[in-house]
Amino acid sequence: MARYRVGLETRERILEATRDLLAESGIDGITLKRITARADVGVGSFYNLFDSKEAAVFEVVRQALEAVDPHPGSRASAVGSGADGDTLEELVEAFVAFMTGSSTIARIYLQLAGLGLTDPAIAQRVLRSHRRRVQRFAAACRRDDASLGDDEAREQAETIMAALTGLGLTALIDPTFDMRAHAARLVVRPGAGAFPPAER
Amino acid sequence: MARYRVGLETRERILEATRDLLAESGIDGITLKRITARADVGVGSFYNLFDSKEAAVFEVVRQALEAVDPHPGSRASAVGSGADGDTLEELVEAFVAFMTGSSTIARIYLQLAGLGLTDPAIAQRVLRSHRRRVQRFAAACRRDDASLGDDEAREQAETIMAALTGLGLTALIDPTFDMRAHAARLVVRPGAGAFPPAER
DNA sequence: CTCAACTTTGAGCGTTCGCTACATTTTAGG
DNA sequence: CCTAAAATGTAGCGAACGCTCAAAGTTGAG
Repeated sequence: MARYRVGLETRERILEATRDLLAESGIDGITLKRITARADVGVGSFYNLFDSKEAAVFEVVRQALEAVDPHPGSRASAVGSGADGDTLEELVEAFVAFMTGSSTIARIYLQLAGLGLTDPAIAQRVLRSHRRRVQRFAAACRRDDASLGDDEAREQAETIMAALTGLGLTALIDPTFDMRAHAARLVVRPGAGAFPPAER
Repeated sequence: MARYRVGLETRERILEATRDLLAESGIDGITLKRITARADVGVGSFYNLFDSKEAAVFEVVRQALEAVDPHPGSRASAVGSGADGDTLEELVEAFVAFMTGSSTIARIYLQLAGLGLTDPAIAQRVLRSHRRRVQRFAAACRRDDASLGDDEAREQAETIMAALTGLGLTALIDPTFDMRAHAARLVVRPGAGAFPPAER
């Protein structure tokens, strides 16, 4: 679609504007007018580069999902350095860093999860990304504790991932929430006592 | 506003329609036309009973938040039987039941949390409700383990609440996710080993 | 430089949104 | 009954939405 240099630059400006607006105002607060205004681009230019508003949003979302959980072989990775030998601790730290660091993409990712509650198509996309991450966590679990079975490791990883997502959501809503500390409390050494429950 | 019997009934029908649509299509998928169509009511009737579309949505949301975390003294309660002597285990079970049982209100609640990512006003409302629940959980933590300090108990409660929210979100997006089992893994006896980490 | 391909622009189309005005019908206390 | 208040349905308003299009400007290989 875009073949000249200026066209590609404009395309990037539009994607950046879309990404910022998505993080700021959410997916329903985004309009063509706001996108083109922020990108300083005419409506016609937009439609010269994207088939529809949806297409631009979709591309941003795709990049956001990619950032959370890059496909094997991909270059940069926000969550997990890419190597497949990470420990559980490192994976958790990477996830925490992603959530508390690049809050723009993290916000988009969590909004997507929320939209999955009502849109099955989005739910499927989010789930796919989620499960890839669970697999990586499960592998780390097994590596940390060789006595773990495949199923046990996956279940543990699922619990951790879901819980971490909740921690991230809380952290982005409540600025005073120390996600790193809470994440640490989530994954503890055996015998140290995870949660209180007392003797009953 | 509504004073006759029929008027009150119509009001209830509208609220029910709004609640269902909110759970099904999300807050941006909701339109006046859809509400009035599903409630089988004319637009005029709607505006005779509500000041605006927002007002109806707000009322539904208010009821949803009330259901998750009723004010002290309130009647029915979806999360926690109302008594203030619940154990942590009971509170967790109540939360799980709320999330996996009445998924309509649970969906609305989680959507709200997602909207809090972009709307500070919504974030404040959600946070208020969230913190009330944390207090209740913290009290239960102290009850379970008397050696816990106030701050420790609150921090533990915060971790549990945030994690449980994530579990609920995952459960509503992924029907195969067994929230009850994962919640049980989240809150374990000390020494049993919460999560793998192995000896490192 | 030439010129075809690419890019940009903004008026404006059709649609849908939330909402209003108003005429009509239904309700229920006297 | 009667009648004022309440409830209802409809036509349509202004605004905002996503998007199209024809005309004008810009780019860069030959």
